[in-house]
Amino acid sequence: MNTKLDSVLLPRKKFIYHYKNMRWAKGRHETYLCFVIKRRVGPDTLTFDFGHLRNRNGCHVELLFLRYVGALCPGLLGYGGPGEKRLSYSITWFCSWSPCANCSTRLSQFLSRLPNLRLRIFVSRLYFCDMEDSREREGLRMLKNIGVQITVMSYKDFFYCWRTFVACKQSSFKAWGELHQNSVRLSRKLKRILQPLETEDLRDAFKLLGL
DNA sequence: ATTTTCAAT
Repeated sequence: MNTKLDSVLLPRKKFIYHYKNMRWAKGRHETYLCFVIKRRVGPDTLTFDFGHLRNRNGCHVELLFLRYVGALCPGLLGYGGPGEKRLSYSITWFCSWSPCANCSTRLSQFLSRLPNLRLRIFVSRLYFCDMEDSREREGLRMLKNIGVQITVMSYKDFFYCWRTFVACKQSSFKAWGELHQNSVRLSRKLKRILQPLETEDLRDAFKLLGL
């Protein structure tokens, strides 16, 4: 009956396949972004909208989201009128991959012009973050520096997504075997990535000294 | 031990 709501929700299999935080996520040529948008009115926040997107036509899902964000958040961008009061929003998104270097840059540029928008990013897996000097790592630090909270998804986040974005029809979320281990491992990795560079240098120095 | 990554064919 309610086909609109059905189309807003993600099929179970699709969610599991794309959000599984396994070490070797083979063949996933799509990235999903589940979002919750809240309006901030004084100290209160009101849930305003939610849904999901995936990358299309060579456009990364984060940039696709930026394309829609004005329509999703009325009054966020404003029309540049004198003394115009822009509305404040908080967006939380859950992405199957962390953003690539280019998306991080574009997001940072976008957000630095919008102090009335807060963004929290949860990620299932880290995208191209293996090399110490990868541009993706740099991009994540850039986002952190402009105030974006980036967190690796843990059980409670998958659980929340399952309840919120998945057509789960009463079926409860069943964690895959390695969920917790993988989440802890990726979380440590992200923590190391987001540490200020000085600390990283210090670590390298210790390594050189064999300590 | 090694494996993959918002395709391209």
